[in-house]
Amino acid sequence: MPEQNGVEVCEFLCAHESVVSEVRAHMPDEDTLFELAEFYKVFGDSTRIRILTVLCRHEMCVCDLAIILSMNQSAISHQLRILKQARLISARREGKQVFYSLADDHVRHILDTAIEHLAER
Amino acid sequence: MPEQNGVEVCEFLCAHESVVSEVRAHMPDEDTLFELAEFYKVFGDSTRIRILTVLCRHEMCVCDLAIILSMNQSAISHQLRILKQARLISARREGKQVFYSLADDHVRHILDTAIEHLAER
DNA sequence: TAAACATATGAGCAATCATTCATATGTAAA
DNA sequence: TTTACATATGAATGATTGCTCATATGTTTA
Repeated sequence: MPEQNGVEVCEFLCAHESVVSEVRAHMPDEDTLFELAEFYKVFGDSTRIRILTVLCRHEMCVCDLAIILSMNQSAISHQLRILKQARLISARREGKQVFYSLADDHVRHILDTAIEHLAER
Repeated sequence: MPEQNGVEVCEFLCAHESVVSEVRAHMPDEDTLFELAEFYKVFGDSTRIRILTVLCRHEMCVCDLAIILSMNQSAISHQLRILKQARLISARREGKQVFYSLADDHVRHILDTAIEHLAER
């Protein structure tokens, strides 16, 4: 590109103006796309994926999750907080323990969709 | 937890052994879960999400993408490489320009699923 | 009420990553 | 075969993030 600072130069040289303006007109708003990325970011960590996979099968207390994933309790708790803030899981206290489970079946579906996609490659 | 280094202590105190072993027996292998997380990681960035959203609508050369997203060419190229390595997009050269497009409709479906989920909250 | 247990959380650190800058590669026109 | 254009890429950098450690909070039992 002739100039790095500023896209104007390129705009007049190679832009396909009709396509650009057509696409621009139909772009979802920035906030939606940002949220979407944030949403995926939560799935983009193998510890969290493993937690979700476990919870797909059974509700689970923090301690059991730590055992199953061979990680310490603190690390698990931190990740559970992120998953909970993203409303992917919910918590239920029973005495000293807190049991976590999937927030809804939608999460299961989202995971299944991706697994399917990977399998097809 | 009485001890942070080593999960053994907790295992004998609070583990729900039958659930733990049942879940352990059905866990997908580590590699699959790692791949799954890596796959989501690609979607977990708003620049890449914006690129995919544009390509959902129309194939596009690098320069036009830079204009639409108001980013410089280099940044776009770097992200395109990541999307291509993840096989989410494919490239087609036409003279000096390279046109990128969605690799397949599965990508569209994956994005739609997440958008739906976010809308339902 | 004190002690033990289960979980949550703040601070610090190491690793990862998105962007920028400079420059290389590939293609077409002069 | 220069020159200009379009894209790709390596290195550097600032920001983000996952984990650890220490400790706080919440709950039950003695």
